[in-house]
Amino acid sequence: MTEKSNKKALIVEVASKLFFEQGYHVTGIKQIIEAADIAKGTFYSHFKSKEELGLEWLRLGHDQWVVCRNKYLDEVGDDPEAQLIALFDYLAQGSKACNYRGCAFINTLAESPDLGCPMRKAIQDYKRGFLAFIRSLVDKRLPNANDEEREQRAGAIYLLFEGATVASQSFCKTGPIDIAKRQVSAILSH
Amino acid sequence: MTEKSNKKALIVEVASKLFFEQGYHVTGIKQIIEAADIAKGTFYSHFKSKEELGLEWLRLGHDQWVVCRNKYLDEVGDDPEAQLIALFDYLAQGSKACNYRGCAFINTLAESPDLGCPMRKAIQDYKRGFLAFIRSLVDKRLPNANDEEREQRAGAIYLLFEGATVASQSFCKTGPIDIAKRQVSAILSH
Amino acid sequence: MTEKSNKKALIVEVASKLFFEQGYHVTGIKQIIEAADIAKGTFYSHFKSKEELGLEWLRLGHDQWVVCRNKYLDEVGDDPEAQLIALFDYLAQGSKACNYRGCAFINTLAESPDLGCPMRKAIQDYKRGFLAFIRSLVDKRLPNANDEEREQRAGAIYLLFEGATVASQSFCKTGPIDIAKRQVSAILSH
Amino acid sequence: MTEKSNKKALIVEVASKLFFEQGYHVTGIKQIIEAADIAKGTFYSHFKSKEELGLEWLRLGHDQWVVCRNKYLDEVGDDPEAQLIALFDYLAQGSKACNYRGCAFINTLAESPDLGCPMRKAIQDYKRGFLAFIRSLVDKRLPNANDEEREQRAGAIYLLFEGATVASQSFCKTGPIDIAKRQVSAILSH
DNA sequence: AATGAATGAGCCTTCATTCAT
DNA sequence: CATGAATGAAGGCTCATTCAT
Repeated sequence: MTEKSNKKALIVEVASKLFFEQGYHVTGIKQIIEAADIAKGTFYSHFKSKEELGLEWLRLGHDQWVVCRNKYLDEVGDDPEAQLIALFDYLAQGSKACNYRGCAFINTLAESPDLGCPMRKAIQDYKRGFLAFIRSLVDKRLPNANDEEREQRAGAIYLLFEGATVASQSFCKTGPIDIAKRQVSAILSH
Repeated sequence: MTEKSNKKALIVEVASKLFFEQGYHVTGIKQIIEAADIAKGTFYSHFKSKEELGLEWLRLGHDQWVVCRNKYLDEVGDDPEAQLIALFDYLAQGSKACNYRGCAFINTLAESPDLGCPMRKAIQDYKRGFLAFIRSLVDKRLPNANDEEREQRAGAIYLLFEGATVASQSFCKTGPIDIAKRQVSAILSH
Repeated sequence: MTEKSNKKALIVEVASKLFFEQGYHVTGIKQIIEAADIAKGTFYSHFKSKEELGLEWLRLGHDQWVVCRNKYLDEVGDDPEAQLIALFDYLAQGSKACNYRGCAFINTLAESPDLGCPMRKAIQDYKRGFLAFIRSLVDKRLPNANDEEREQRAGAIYLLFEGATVASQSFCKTGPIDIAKRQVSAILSH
Repeated sequence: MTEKSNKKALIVEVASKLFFEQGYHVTGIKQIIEAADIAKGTFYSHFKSKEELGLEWLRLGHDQWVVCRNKYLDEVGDDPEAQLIALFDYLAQGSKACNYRGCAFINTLAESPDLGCPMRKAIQDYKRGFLAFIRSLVDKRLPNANDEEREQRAGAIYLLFEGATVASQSFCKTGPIDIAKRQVSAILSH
């Protein structure tokens, strides 16, 4: 929808909003095409199934989230501790913006009971990547700690992030994020 | 539920399994009545809608979870710290048993975008109650700490619990629960 | 639709007409339910799939055909040769009545390339039964002929019947049936 | 079809295989263009509709069948009786090769209920031509028989051919063709 | 209570065809 | 000639719910 009448991008854009706000299964193709104002056949000329769109949504959503997150973290400078803290500010900001719908990945996981389905595998990958990112910051912050120590702290920070995401969604408040943030500070300073 | 042919209880029992294993929206009334071997009309003579059954599932599921949890915690004695730790052992045990489908409340939250819908409100209540329960144990463990301190620690433990639940579901492993457990120890010890 | 508002029978009745006149695949569920003036869900509460209806159509169509055929043949008396000839009169009569759409089984076979699909297997059974019926009449007509002879003649008559059916459909004429009839006479009298 | 990149011939070739193996209606344009590895627009620049392709398939299929058949019959020499018999050997050979899908014309007839549709008319023409071909051989074989006799015998042989085609398709066996062949011998010998 | 037929909007997907490039 | 995006009706089927029995 930017310049060259890219309907595929429009579909992803529209669907991403609906998938996130309503959930993947609840959002039907009909609603998507009506919101995008296209014909049903147009949809299927761009995506061979709803699942393919779902995967694109997750992939693009992940990539965009990473880009925006990194830009946000870059603004606080090079300090890994500050960046880890800023991660939660970033979460708080997003939490309010997206009407407390939490994390698209966790939500979609909840809707995907099949252990081997592609969307679930994608989500696992993204989550693993995020944990690795936190670990890399922890490594920088605690260069003298041993491996076990680093894994424990990175893991704890990761869990606080996930917990804060879910809790802010549950209660429609950013309070849990503040608590997580303070706890991260404590974890990093002994 | 025992002998007087309580079909309502049977429906809830059957539906609870399916809702949890597959998700609320994905599970249809037809599947439920077939699994319970009853007629469609029978279902609607006991529940005026699928949502009413959903609420009953959440309510009963919560009550049973609380009962089982308390029984589990009682076995470790009176020590509040031990009980808080045991909370995570209880989670780990359930995690394995339920094929890593995580928390029914969080999962259902993901499927309930309407902020004011009854199921969502019920979930909020249950989560608030669980947080209060953790807070009560923290209060017992840290009788000399001030209110702010207690809220922070209880909140952090709650977030670790939620995070561990979600993460064990994401990765189909209990590793995250171990990390959370160690972190709770740290939080209560210094 | 006879007395006790039997919608299932109505569906079969309406669908049988459409399947036969148009073909199985070309006839959609939508057209069937509109012709029967019922809701889509009503259809699927009686048949779990279109194929199930298709099988019912074939089964019922076969049974009715056998009944009507036997009644027709009984009218010519006990003579097996007369009955074999009458078979072709019966075909001629039906051919005109059904607007030269030929044999529902052959037509459906043409639309069912999957060797193992249930409709195809049903068709094979019905055809085998018809061949056996012809064989039984030939046996009665030629009690002194050996097995090989009987098989050859019954087989030839069967092929003439199938050929006449297809040819009358192809040319929209009953002429081929007359030719077949004459040939059957020759076959039975040496 | 040889070197000048004749896509039209490619389309017909690919579609012929699919139409015959699967049926005309079941085979979609999408499948055809994917099998031919061309774009949708390319297809419609060569054929103004699916029906036009269908007609081309029938026409070309018929012409090729006639050519191959004549070549096959020429190998048995000039004797008309031998050629009529060989017709059934040719059928048997094709029956095995084409996985018992019978006659493309008969199959397509079953899918074409509209009495006046072009494909149906084409099929009638081809069938008429085949009957005439058989008649010409019968004329050669029985030069002294009267017109009525010749028509009856040619007609019977034609019906046996059609019947054998359909029956071999029904039962996935070539047995019926053998029976037809023997009957043709009898028809021509007395 | 219990039954299951009936409803019709909705599910995801494919259809043959058109048209701007 | 060739491309493939766009169309919208139709494909078979499931949904939660109602209602007469």
